[in-house]
Amino acid sequence: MIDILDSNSYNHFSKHFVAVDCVIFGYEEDNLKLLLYPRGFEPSQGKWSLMGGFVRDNESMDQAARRVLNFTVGLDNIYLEQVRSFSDPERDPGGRVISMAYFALIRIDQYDKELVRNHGAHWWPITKLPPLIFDHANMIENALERLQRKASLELVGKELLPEMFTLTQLHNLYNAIFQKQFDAGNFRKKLSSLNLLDRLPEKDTSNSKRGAYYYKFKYKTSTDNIDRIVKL
Amino acid sequence: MIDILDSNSYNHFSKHFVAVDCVIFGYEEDNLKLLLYPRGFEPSQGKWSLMGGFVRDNESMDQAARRVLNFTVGLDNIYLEQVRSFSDPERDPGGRVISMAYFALIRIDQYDKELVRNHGAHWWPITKLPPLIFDHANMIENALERLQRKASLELVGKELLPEMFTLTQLHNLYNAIFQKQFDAGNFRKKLSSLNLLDRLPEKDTSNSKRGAYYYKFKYKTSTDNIDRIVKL
DNA sequence: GCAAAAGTGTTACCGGTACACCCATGT
DNA sequence: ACATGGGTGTACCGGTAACACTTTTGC
Repeated sequence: MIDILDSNSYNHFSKHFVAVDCVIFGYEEDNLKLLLYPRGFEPSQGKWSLMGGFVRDNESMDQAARRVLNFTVGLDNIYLEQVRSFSDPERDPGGRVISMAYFALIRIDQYDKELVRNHGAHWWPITKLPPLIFDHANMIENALERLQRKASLELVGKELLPEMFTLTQLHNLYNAIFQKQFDAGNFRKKLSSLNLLDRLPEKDTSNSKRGAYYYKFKYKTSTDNIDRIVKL
Repeated sequence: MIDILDSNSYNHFSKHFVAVDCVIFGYEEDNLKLLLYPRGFEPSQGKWSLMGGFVRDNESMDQAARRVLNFTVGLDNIYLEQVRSFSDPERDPGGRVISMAYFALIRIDQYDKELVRNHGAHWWPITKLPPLIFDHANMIENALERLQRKASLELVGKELLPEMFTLTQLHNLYNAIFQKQFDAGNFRKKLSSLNLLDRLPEKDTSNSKRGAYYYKFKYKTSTDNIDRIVKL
């Protein structure tokens, strides 16, 4: 680092508040949803916000994001990925805060509902988001792009769907993520060619008379297969 | 942010040193190269380092990276992209520094050679890098992946090659980026189908008797075409 | 029997791959 | 004439897209 060529102490450089903000994706009723929190004070009181928190001395940003998620939805072992940083000096009217956006995928049936309710949080369909504070809408936009990229390169669903699910559900999830309609027949064929799912004997009869077989993800075998799922 | 629900001042949270580190890619003599700087003092004296710097109060991280690049190679308007953050509390033995890795693409014939020389910097082929300080090798690994991803989705070269170049040069650039051999004939065909290049009347005769036509990138027209160039 | 969702089949086409081949020219 | 890098042509194969079709079952 150039700035340290003349010195072996960093003390004459500025320090900054560093935060993480989590874009929490869930999937429910054929909708991709985000978990948002109401801001309780001015400025921007009443606007909604991503869940976030400041990075502490003894933790990495990833650890901070995990801590926030655990505090927020009561879950460990959540799928989490960095999106990008947001660091405009004016982005937060309350002070100069550098923030790293993360996206998380959680099974909407699995989080701690009481904990979430206590925080006043609410699941919003990604197609109908309320006004958001600061640059949070921008963070969400970036996070969705990242989710789409991820979903195009590997099969997502394990992190968002229940343990057992139908191909129709998975199909609808992809429709929701990409906000377009994939051909149902071709999507099924693609899935079966990937050979990543196991069909169970049971059927889900809640949506049709005939019933749809339940599937679950195969126990992760061998190395990561980088399969193209759908085109971007 | 959860931590601020009880307060409208951030003052009781920790502040941190925040830095940027730049993975500077160049292309020369059929090699993808990185610009590295020698560390002049202990610990890790003699090891090589990415060029970096601390983020100041009045600038975003992107701006900090641009400032560092301008200071380093004397160029503005460099292609720059965030890679990801590195924030392990122990990553820098000199103090707790949160760093954002960036990658930059520059035309190796264009930078300020004297400025670079004055800093003691050196271009290293990406296949033969020296030992690096801290987590910089990791940053480079991540940056290369990002460059590969970028190069697979759009045609890179404008940022790395001279104004005029031959298809063979571009082919070699892709070979260098992906560290594999693409079929020459197919690569040319792909390029011509993309219709992104203009062939010039002049030829480069330095490498063959027959001579190879020079090409240049078409003046950027219409919207970004998201073309798949090569498979990952 | 009919509607509605689940699931299969058919076909055309496009793009990638491998590889053989031709071209231009300095020595 | 021939070696060398530049450049073109061809044949095959697999994935994708569009869409028609069959299956199952509750009503």
